[in-house]
Amino acid sequence: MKSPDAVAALAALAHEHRLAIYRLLVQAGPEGRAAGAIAEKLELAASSLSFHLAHLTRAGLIEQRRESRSLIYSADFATMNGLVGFLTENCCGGARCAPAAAPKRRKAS
Amino acid sequence: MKSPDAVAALAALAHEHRLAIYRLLVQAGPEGRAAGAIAEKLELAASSLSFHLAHLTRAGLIEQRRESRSLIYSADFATMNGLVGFLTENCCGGARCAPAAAPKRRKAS
DNA sequence: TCGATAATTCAAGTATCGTCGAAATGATAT
DNA sequence: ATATCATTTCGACGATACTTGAATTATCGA
Repeated sequence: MKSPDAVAALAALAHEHRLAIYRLLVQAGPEGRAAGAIAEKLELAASSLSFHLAHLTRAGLIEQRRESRSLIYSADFATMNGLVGFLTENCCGGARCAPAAAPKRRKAS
Repeated sequence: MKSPDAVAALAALAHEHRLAIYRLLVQAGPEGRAAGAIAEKLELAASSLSFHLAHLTRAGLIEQRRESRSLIYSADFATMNGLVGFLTENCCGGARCAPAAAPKRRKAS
């Protein structure tokens, strides 16, 4: 991940509603949730929700798929992994100093 | 970590210059860097840098200590760990689905 | 104490973000 | 085809963020 992508992802998450949306989708897992279901659960106006979903999508944090009339959104875990990796890259100049801050596990889903 | 704290941390990181500052401090480790050294390295106006350092400090992402005339800034790794934990909390409803997204290692520095 | 160095605070301008309702689009069922 | 449901796009307003130079505070050396 490059710096502009990281900024985009962080900015996308740096908002009360978008963070709630993202966490909801993280907890929903690959199955995801329809836009309407998210709006109801978080009590957001449809147009506002749409704005935020577009923002998260642009940042690559969530994905969209259609299922009949509904648009289903789900979290893209690879992007979050990339973001965390970028943030902790070359932590402490490479010295073994804070292992918990730089998880190296690659065993993705 | 609570949602408002996470939003504050994410917003603090969601800016080109602050992200660069934070990464620089992550790589510098506990030793940290003086404000002036950061300004020089990243070619930022002193007042702008100060604004950004205050922002990162308010969010709990970096710490400040004085060393003679200089103010030394260093990354606070615990906050980053808390943030990542918050973002991946109850991932996939608890099902074992994407282990890399939810590092559980607690062995902090 | 005085001057120099290190950094922060202040003030003002420009730009971007988030909200909402109304209108438009896309998909389905009859 | 047409009515309906799900969601997005548009337009406009108010609020917040970022930048910069100038002024201020804090520390040190002579």
